Amino acid sequence: MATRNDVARLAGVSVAVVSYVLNNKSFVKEETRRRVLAAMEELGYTPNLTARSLKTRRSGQLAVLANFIGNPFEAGILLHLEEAARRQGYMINYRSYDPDREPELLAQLAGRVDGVVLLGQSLAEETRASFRKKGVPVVSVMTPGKAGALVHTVDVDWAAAYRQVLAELIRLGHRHIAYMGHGGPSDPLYPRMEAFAAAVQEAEAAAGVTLRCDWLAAGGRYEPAREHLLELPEASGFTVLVCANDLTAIGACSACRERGWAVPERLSIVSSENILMVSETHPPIATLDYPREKAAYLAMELLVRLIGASGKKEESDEVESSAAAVEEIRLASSFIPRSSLAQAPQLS
Amino acid sequence: MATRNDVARLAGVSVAVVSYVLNNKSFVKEETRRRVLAAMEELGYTPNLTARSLKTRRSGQLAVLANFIGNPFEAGILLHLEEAARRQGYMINYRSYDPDREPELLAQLAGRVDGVVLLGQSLAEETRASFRKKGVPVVSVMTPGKAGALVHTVDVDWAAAYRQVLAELIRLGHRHIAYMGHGGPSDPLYPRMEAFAAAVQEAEAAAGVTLRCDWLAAGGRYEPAREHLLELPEASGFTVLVCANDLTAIGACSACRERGWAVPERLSIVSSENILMVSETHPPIATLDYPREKAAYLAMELLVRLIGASGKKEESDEVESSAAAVEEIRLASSFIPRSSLAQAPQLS
DNA sequence: TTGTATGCGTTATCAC
DNA sequence: GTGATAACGCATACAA
Repeated sequence: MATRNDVARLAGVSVAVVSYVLNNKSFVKEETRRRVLAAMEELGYTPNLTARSLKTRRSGQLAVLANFIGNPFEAGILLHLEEAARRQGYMINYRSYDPDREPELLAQLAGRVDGVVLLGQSLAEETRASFRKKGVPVVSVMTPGKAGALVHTVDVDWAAAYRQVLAELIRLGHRHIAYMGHGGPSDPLYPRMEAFAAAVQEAEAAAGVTLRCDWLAAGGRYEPAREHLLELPEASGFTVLVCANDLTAIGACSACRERGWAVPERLSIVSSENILMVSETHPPIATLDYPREKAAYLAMELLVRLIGASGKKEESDEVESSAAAVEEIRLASSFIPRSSLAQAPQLS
Repeated sequence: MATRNDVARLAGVSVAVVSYVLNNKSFVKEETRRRVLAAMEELGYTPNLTARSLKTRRSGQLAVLANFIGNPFEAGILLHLEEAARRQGYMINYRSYDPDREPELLAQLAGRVDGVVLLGQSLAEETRASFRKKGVPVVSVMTPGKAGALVHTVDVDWAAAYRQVLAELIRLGHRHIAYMGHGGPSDPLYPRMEAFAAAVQEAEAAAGVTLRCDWLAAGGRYEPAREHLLELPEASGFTVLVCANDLTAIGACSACRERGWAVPERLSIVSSENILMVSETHPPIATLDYPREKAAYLAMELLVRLIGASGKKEESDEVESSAAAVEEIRLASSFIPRSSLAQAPQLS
């Protein structure tokens, strides 16, 4: 609980000098510096960061608003976000985000965080505007769902990724595909589904085939996916199931076991993230690989850059200037074949 | 960026009144209150929490020092810790903890967090003392490893839990057991191993049998566990492998597949946490169930209580008074049988 | 019921 | 080189 005053008194200098020493000002006499450092040591002094924040208007803290950290995919990104933030000198304020409590959000973050990372979340336009007004930049890892405000985004280039997948599926003779993903337009998995739909069109044109697609709703978690597949009529004719995320795929895999649908003999399964888990299921699940570390680092780099910029101009333009265009960083994703994906069965 | 001054001016009152309204003081005249609220609304005012913290010496923030959030087990606890914290009005400052950077820790957390949760981590005695001196309580979820300082702890009663497991193993005819866990005395898995060793003694006495135990080092992650098992001589005679955590068990399971050791026909596997993943492997892994939500809530409750208490006395006794005894909350864990555990094979 | 004044621990701008 | 001193935005004892 020693304060800068105590240090100053003990060292026999003024408070200002203590600050100078702390901030490594070069003009302090060497002997004075030593006295001050000794005093700090003796008192176990550590500067109060709250007070510093108040004065400097920089907290060195960032908020991460996550969707569901129970999903190892998100946890992995959080892990790397924290690493990246730490290297840049920031601390992470982790919160699971609940749209119903979004109004509280601003109040709880106000003057406390220098920037915000959305992790699979959408922000209401109103909230986004408030952050903007307060000069708090927002970056999203994963494209926000339909209802969300437009913010800077880092995500996989899903259209390109799914083109790879579709080429492979077509090569293996699959013509009737099911895609299982989002639980609604505001779901962070919604954009993946849209990208898949677009990729289907392109793939048909490119390969000169016609594909049939069933769209199954799930919501990105294990249990809903499993139940959805259990309730499906036996006769659904798709030969491959593409899942928007890995938890969904694992749930689907489990349902197949319960129904006695052999994977991949009767039904192939393909997923989209590559968490550790999907290589340990039976059978291991073929999947796209989401470059989580890269995404996290790029997002953090962008955010820090924006924070620096927002500090510079400070109220330069109140309008949504065209210069403040929304950045979209798209990452490549590679496809990892595993035994859950095989030749399409010959259906009678 | 509106401040309390702006609100006061606009509402035609003094700054104090704005504070009164903000803090719901009942003595403010109803009409005045309305005027103030209207002014706040109009200006989009939100109180600066940094300034408030400086004044009240309460940040409303807690640090969570995690070991490895990539492990869904820890991520799950973090999830519930955040929920619990939020309900109590606290925010979570998540950091992955690196012993090498422990000296920085204090400086980075000083005057910034009201309490600390260790998630599978050990704190050096020196650091713990500093936190104590600053009145920042520390609670650990999971017992810290051997090298760690003694802090308040919430964890499963491992001895009791493993007694259940051992009774079951003995019933199934297993007499030669391998336990795979920690990567050293400071590993958060070390106490589990110790508890297992103690439970073995008790189980032998209770059942009137003699058990042989092999102790394998792994370190709690997937890959080391897998590699360790791959390097084991073929002739290791244990019939069941008990793993200190689930990632280890999954790695072991993978290694068994590679070596062609049938689970459970040739080797049974039992684990200790029950993350989603272990029910989806092939075969599903029998495991103890770690009550993560309960542990998180109890830890948070304890921490908040300690924060309240530390606010009360404030420098009451500088000595390590006997009243400040270290609390140890022990939770029951139930055993979940799955097909990775079966009768011991008859070895020739 | 409301206003004035002080201080929380910093940083930063001046003088000296 | 160093020392006063004014903010930063808020809470609160005390006065009115």
